[in-house]
Amino acid sequence: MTELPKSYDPKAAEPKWYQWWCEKGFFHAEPSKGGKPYSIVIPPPNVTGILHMGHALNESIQDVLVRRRRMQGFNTVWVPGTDHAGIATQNVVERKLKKEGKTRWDMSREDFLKEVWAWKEQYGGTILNQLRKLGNSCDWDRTRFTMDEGLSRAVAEVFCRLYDKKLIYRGNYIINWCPRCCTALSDEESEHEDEAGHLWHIRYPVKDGRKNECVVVATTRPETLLGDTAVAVNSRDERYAKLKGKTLVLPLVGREIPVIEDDYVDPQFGTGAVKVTPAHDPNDFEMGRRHDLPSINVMTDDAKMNENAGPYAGLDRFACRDKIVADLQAAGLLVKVEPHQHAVGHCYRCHTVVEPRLSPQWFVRMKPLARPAIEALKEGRFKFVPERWNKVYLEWMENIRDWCISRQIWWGHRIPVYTCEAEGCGHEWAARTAPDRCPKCGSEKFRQDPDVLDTWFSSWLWPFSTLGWPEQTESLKFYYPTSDLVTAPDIIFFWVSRMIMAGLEFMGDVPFRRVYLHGTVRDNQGRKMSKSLGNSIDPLDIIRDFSADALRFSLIALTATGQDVYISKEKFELGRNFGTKIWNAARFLQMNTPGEAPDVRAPQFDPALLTADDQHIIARLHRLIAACDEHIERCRFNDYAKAILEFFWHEYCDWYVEYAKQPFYGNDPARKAEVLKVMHYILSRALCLLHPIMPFLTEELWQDMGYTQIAESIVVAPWPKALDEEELLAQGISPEAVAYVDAKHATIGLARNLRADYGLAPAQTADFILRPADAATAARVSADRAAYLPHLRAEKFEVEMDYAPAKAMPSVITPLGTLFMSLAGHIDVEAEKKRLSEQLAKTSQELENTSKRLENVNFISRAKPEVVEQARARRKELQEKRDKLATLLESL
RNA sequence: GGGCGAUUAGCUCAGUUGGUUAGAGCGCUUGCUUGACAUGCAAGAGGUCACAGAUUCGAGUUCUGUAUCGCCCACCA
Repeated sequence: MTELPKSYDPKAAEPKWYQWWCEKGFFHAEPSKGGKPYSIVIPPPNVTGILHMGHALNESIQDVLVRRRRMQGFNTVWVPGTDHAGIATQNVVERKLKKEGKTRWDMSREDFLKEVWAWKEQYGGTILNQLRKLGNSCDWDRTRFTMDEGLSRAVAEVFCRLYDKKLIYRGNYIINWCPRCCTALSDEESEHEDEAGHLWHIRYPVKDGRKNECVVVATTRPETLLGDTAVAVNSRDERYAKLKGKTLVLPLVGREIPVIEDDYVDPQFGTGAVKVTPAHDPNDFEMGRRHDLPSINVMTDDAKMNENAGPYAGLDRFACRDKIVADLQAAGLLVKVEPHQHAVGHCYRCHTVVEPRLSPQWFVRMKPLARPAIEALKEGRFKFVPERWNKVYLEWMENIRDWCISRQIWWGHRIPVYTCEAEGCGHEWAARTAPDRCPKCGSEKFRQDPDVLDTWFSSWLWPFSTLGWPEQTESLKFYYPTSDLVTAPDIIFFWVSRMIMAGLEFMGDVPFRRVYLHGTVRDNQGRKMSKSLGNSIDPLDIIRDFSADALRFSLIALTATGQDVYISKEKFELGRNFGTKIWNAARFLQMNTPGEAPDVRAPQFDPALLTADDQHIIARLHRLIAACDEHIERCRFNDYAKAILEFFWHEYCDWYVEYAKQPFYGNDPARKAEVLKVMHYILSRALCLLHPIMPFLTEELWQDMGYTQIAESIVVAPWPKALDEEELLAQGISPEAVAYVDAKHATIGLARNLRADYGLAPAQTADFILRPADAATAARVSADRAAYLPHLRAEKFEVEMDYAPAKAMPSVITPLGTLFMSLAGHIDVEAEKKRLSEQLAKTSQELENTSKRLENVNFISRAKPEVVEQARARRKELQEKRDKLATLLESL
């Protein structure tokens, strides 16, 4: 056993143990080692990411699950990696280029990609190194990246399979377009926010109509008027019956457009007449198809007005909006402007207002993929924790829309579709590897689609692509489906749902058996932690100022299942203080252990030497083990953390360690040896239970305390097994003894209350006499008398079956019987009598005054109610004080 | 517009199938350099469990409604 320094130094211990664990290969898993598999794939952080509290919580939970399973002997793997984060990463590199005065358009696609790869090589590992600081037991040998060779092969394979099954198609549809990133986005990538906008009412004159004959339409985006190709009304709307078949003249433009009838139009909203812009609105697009209308795109890629906008060409969309409104006003065509709340889509990467826009893109047909994913949940093939996410998942799945997967950026997996450019061929095909000729005509003249795939198109394959798919590797066979997925609910649509669909489609089974969705980490005002708000707490700062263990423990202890967690820096004191407590408890034990630690592998206790207190703490340990198992199984990680704290601090330290001081400082070597055996047993097992949350501190103590006799490292130590009552009894641990100690602790607590009630200073000794409830208790307590003395701060503690006090004595009824307190023999009785008498007289006088005041009708009626209330409280207080003083005086 | 979550001590939150006296941490009050630990020990104050009904012998817990806050989803221009 190593002598422990006065305080623990996490800064030295954490890197040391982490490096050692990695060198020893404890985190590396191979199917060939056999056993039952337990697997988790990490939600891959973006390569652009830096560690934040959300990661810290997410990773800590996964590490708890993984470390416990490993200790339980499962063949455990935790696959780490990063996501190439298409748009996000491209943006980062483009910003870097901008600082150098360049844009990607100044260079070739190849050169730009070289820049991105160079950036990735330099910074892409940052987040993974930060994860190591948390103590995560990932199998780093298996680290993957969504753009590495194997995963790219998986992407191409999946694309081709879906393409060949006609589940991927290209089409011209309205998509969400980010004019800043210059790319299409999926519906999920467009974040809707309510904004205060306007509803402009615009007059559309009727062609060849009477003077001023017109239709008034309402719109929130007047600039799209330039692309209008009709005005629609509801066929049942009487007001517009006479407009049937008429033609309108588009304001400012002069183009002639028809009036159409479509039941999509709600007569109740706006004016009941809708301008139809098929190229810039999804509903209008649908109407356009129904009525065979032309689509006129009036904007460029970066949301400026294009040549179709006539005189407005070149203007930014919002500048154009202003100008159109002004021009309409000048022409007398603007009827009115109403304020209007409506949801506006924003790019999830750069927050620019998304423009709905007609554009040729690639899509995945989702309905056929969703059906099995719905069934899988209903059949219980996987489950969500907490269960309430079932509904969210099903709602989305049942209303799923096709997934726009093409992005007009360069960083990502390029769409593996080729088009033959040979004269008269034009064949289009998808290929897993770069082709050298057209499979139809043999021409070598062909081109690849310029777009890349949505970054989530590689993420949705993560649980099997990281295990080697499309190769049928041993790892894939052994570890798939994975056991648990731990993530935050904000990517349930982006990622979780799609992984389930992909798993079922390509592997024929769900990707994981259970999804635990934890809460969001917020600041103490309930705001999401974000860089821009400046309210984030950097986990690395917490690790520096406290420790990784303190960070992990605090986060887990404070997060109830699936609830959001509110964090401020002080909260991490919880974990730090607990760590210190554990350190000191171990140090105390080490200081009192002569030589090496006793055999803790499978200690056999001597029933003859085992006291009730020994039995009690061992029984409690086993209750704790059972509780830990139950809490972890049910994802109640906060209860798990708090159960250990409660046991270790308040049962082991507050009671058992205090109790152990008697044998330690006494002179019964057999007793001392037995207590040491118990304490090392308890500590070694408690460290195991705590290890998944506080890996570093527990390893440090495991080594220093010499528990390596059990296992080389606590990482691979066996997880304790809870013994039931019968098994405990076989070890000499009886429920009666345990119940007795509970009663003893309650009794000591009540005795302390008694001391405090009568104002005894801690240094003030007193005698206690117990009149036990029955003979059995009498025998038990008599044998144990000495153990009570330090807790009671007493010199004498007597047990008397028929104790009848000669005079009134302070007493309390306890689970063991009635407990009397006596000061006789501990104080100068005469002096104390005098002092108490004086105090009693003073108190009685004040009580009398207060009582009189309260009997005074004037006082009651005229004083403020709170003053009267105060007086009543004071009277009660004085009555109690007087009674106590009287009892104490009488007892002397 | 639809859905979900929250509302319990000064603050932040637990409270697992309904069951004596509703818990914890922090903060606060009082007292302690008690031979591991002041990052500690002992004692204490503090709650009409958001509101209104209903079910029940019994409700913080179940049901209905209301209010406030937060989140998610949504193609009414």
